[in-house]
Amino acid sequence: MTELKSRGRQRSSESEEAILTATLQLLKEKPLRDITVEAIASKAGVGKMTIYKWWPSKAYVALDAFLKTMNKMVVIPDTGEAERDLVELLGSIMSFYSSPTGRIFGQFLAESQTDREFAALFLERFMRPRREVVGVVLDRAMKRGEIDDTLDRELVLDFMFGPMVLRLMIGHGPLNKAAANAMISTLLRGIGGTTPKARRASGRRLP
Amino acid sequence: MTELKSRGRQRSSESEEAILTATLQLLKEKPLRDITVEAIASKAGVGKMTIYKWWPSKAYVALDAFLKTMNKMVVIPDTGEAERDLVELLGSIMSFYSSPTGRIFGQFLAESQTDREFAALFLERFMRPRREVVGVVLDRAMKRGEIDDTLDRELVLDFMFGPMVLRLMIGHGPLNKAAANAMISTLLRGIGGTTPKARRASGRRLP
Amino acid sequence: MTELKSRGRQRSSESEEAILTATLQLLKEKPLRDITVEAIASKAGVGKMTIYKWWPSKAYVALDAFLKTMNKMVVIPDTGEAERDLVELLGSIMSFYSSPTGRIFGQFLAESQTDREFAALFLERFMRPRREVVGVVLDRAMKRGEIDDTLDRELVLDFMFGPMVLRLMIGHGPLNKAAANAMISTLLRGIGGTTPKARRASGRRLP
Amino acid sequence: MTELKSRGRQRSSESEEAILTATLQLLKEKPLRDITVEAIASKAGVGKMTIYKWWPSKAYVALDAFLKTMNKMVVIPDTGEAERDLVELLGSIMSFYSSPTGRIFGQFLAESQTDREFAALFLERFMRPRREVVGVVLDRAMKRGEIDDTLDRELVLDFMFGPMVLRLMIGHGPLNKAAANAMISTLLRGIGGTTPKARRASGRRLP
DNA sequence: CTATAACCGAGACGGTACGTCAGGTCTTCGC
DNA sequence: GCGAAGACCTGACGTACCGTCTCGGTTATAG
Repeated sequence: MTELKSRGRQRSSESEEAILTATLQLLKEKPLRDITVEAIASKAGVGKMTIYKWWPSKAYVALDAFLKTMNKMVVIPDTGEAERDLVELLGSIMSFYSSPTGRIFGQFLAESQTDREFAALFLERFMRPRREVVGVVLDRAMKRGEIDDTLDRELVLDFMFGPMVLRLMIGHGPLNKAAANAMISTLLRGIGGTTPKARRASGRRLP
Repeated sequence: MTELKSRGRQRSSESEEAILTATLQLLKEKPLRDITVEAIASKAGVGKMTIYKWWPSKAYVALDAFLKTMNKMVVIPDTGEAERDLVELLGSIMSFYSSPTGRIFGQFLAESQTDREFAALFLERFMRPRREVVGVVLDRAMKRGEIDDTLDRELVLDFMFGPMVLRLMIGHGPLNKAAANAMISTLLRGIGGTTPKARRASGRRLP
Repeated sequence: MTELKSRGRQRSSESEEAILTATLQLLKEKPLRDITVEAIASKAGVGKMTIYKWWPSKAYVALDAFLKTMNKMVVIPDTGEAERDLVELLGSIMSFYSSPTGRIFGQFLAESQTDREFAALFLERFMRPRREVVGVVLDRAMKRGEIDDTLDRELVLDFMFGPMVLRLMIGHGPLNKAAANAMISTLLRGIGGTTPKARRASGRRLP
Repeated sequence: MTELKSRGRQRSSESEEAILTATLQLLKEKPLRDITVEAIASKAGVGKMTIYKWWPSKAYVALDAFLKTMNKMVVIPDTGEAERDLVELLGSIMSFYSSPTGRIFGQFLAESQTDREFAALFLERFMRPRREVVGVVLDRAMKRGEIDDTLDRELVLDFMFGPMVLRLMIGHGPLNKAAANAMISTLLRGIGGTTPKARRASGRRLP
């Protein structure tokens, strides 16, 4: 079947490009909430209608703009040792989210609180891929027996991302190398103590 | 020391009451972002200026309104067993955050992304007390040796709250009794596997 | 030269029409000061911005609305006799200014006291044309020798309008047919008496 | 009948003084419309209630403040010649109305357009006395036969004040010595020309 | 010489309108 | 026939004053 191009002028990829670029630039200057569609249109040299035609709201534009810059840099560590891999991975994720660009993540989460449709899109297009990267490392470690393979994969991922995201959004704790180390170490070994009760608690893996 | 009351008419506690009540009611109907100061003022039978005079923005009003309902119901479980206590506590926290009222929490976190001053206030007035409740349970368990008392208390708290908050905000996973169970269980025992490597990893507490 | 129409949507003449009509109607109900831009916008089914975009303040809108109704009814009397013409003209002017619509004149004069820009516009667009009508009658009479053609035309016009406007604004004297008669009669003959001194005063036209 | 002083604290003349002084000062800075009761109260170091207690609106305060400065300087010229007296009188009135303080007159006239009660008060307390001063000069001249004593006194006064007030409010003509001269001269001799028709018109006083 | 008024300053209050801003839609014209 | 330009309606913003209503406190007359 041939691609039947509709008559008339085609969607201008230049415009799309300009819109995303302008949005990205604005996102570096101020939070998403303070950005207006008019500002994007003006900076991109584009009519507001053109934006509304292709995106439901500025949040979707921002997400597209954000994804455009993300889809390159992903290096999945594979040292053969789970703890080292996870620490490295969590550390690099932290450092990105702490960066000016990465902070936009919080804005997307914020937007997700009031726009469920956007939330779903954000989950599929941003979160899932990001989680999958960690998932790959987990899978390898599980296969090697370094991580309990009876655990719910999603739950483990939530333990990887949850504390970090919490610190990112509330800003009550550090997001550095040491934090990554402590998190992974604690997560691997659990918080249970050494008393009989604790031993019972941790007994699952003891003969 | 003498309480020097300022001259002039005193702040009307009736108005304050009406404002907080109206805000709370509106928060049950729609998200904070869709609530306007004018709507609050109108519903409370109050002038807009009265609101702007005492609160910097509607988010602060909402926080006060929210806190007013929170400062009652807190029951700290104390069964003598860490796992049971934590599961119960996490479960009740989850069920609150999943409730119509509790969902406001997400809105506050959203607001915190663009208003750092509000973020600080939210942390102090809402998060810290909430975390402290969990902290009490942790302390007891640490004293009993059920939880490793060498761990950073804040980190453990982030592991308690992080995964739950993540699910709350993204909505990708359940927040029910089973989830609470799984989370606490995993957190206590860690995710490390049974291989030598894993044993090394978890070896800290093994002779 | 080609009329270069700017791009984009054109100014809506329907909105303009609606705004002026609504304003006119409101002016019949209450004084300009009690009219709000919001009321005009609401009654015209128009956004406030549309009003602010094209007029600096409600006074300018009111002036436009007022002028729209004025630019029809002007009949310049020409009986061939100055006194008759002037009495008729002054009488009709009086009766208009005394009418509900005409009372708006006072409001414009009031507005002129605090907005010099408006004052200038009001002078050019309203006062000058109105004075010119009287000027035409004066010119004819001067040509016929019925009125001293050495007099400053502007001064004579001020004598025609001044007393009437004063009574209109202060409301201390009548504005009826008899008043018009008395005013014109007095103006034509002067107030000087019959004594030698007066004769000297009025002697200019006596041999 | 005895003056029954009511019980309780008496009206503070200091406050009244302060209010009027502050108002007068503000009136020199900006038009009445731009002055707020709050500004007066603040500048006078007085509560708003004290102002509202004694005056219905700021216009009344302003009128009182204005009258306080007026009730001194009145010199009624009496050279024995009507034209000279009138020119001098009109000239001095003009120069006052053109002064910064005198311009307030226009604001009072403006206020009168929308507050009929104020209009009445302004007429009685300000206009009437001012007109009476001119009336005195007219009476003398009428007695001397220099001015036609069959004329309506009020009408003549309107011819004295009308043109000047018109120029004051619209600003389309000068208000100086020359203008005063021209006005009085024209008023005394009338505007009628020299043709038979004009003579008929002016014939009243010619045998 | 105490009690009772009426006044006063301060300032919070319920309102109304302000003039601005951005959202999202609609219309015109140029490419 | 798409898309820039831009005018439109809507609704909320945060501010300014309005005129009223407490407050705590200060005179002044009356008993």
